[in-house]
Amino acid sequence: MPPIKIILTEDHQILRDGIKALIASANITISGEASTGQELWKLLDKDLPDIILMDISLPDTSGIELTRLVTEKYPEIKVLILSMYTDESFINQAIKAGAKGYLHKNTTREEMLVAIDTVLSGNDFYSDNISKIILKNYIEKAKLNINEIDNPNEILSKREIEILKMFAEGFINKEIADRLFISIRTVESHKNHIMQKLNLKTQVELVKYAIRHNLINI
Amino acid sequence: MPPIKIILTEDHQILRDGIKALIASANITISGEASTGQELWKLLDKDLPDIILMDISLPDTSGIELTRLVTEKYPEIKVLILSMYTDESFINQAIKAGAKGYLHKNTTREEMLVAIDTVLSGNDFYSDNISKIILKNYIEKAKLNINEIDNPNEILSKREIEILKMFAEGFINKEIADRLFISIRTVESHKNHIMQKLNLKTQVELVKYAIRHNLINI
DNA sequence: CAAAATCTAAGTGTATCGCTTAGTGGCTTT
DNA sequence: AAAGCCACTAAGCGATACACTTAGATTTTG
Repeated sequence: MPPIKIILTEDHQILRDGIKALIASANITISGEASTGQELWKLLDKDLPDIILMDISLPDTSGIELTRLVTEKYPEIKVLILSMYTDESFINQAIKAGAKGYLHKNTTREEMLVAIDTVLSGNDFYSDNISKIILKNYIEKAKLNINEIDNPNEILSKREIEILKMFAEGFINKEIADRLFISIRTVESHKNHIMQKLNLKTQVELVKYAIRHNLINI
Repeated sequence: MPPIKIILTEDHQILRDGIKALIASANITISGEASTGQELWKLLDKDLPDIILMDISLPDTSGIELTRLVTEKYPEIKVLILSMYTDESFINQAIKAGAKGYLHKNTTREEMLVAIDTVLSGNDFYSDNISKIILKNYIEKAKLNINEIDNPNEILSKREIEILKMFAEGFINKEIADRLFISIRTVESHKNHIMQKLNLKTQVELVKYAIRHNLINI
């Protein structure tokens, strides 16, 4: 089996050297090093690696943007983000950009090797602390709604929920009226009652209420 | 230190006996057993436990609903869900209902003891496999938007995004106009352009678009 | 049975929608 | 330098929706 080819994209020499010393072995070759996005593209023109270890903060392009562009052009390359940031938005953006994994910079040699194996085999890898951040956010987001004692089914009537659902799904009043065989005026009345009961002021809040309470799928 | 008082709410005798045999010790007392919601309320009338181990599927009320009611009436009691279900929606509902932790029924004695300690000390506990499910869902949800080539920042201008954000946050046209020192007509124009570009037909779709693309927090 | 809630509908003034036209300023293409 | 494109600005206009009010009919609840 040929060694795994990895490109380091990281603007700090000392970090590149450290990583190289840590993971280079008979099985793993650091086939290139880039300190900017531009340098990375030059390396990719010559030879494609199996994995790119990508820092987020680079001098020219951001690592997130680079990840997006690289995975678009070379879907076979696995990008592993190696970042000092643990903000959820970065993690989220990285996933969206096509990263196959996310490691914090306080990761260990062992974890990095596991991450490399994991993404090479086609799976995603998110280190423990990153997973914890995602988990924590999930729980907090879910809890946000705990204090909303307002269970729609208790406050709103069946008809009102029916109309709220249709409205939030995107039907306009006329369409709702036609489908339910009632007057537009009645649909308006129901919506007014709903807004009064929920103390909402705009239709935008109405849509968001429906989404928060899982009345519709977004 | 007095022993930890735990009530088992679980409709299968054999499971209750198994759990009891597993965790009862000098430190942990099973202070009561309920096979239905009704029985649980009777137990709570007599004596309050530190922890309730709660099954989701019960004959009368669902464990989720029971959790909601119990944590509302007795916030000091920690409810630990012990379920055979690993659907994300159950987990999510459990968190919303006020559960302090969620264990799968294939959990180990050790994990259950850790969970009990964790929730007693005021923290949340979600077992490894439950965490993995949440994580997997998070990543999949984040990835859903990858293939949506429509990155708002590429399609919409800065001004358009600014207005879309404000609209989706709940500002009405007049408020947006006032805040940006432009005419209400201009705000309308921008919104029209946005809807044309995104091929959206209603303002409801506009709000949902903004939410899907993380332009606003719901 | 009486009271309350729900479903239905309409009136009214204001706001927004959805479409069209249009002027100005900045940038790129030829 | 001229032409073309796009972003931002603004307005006209008919149709629709909003937000509030009143109100009758029916069903549910106490």
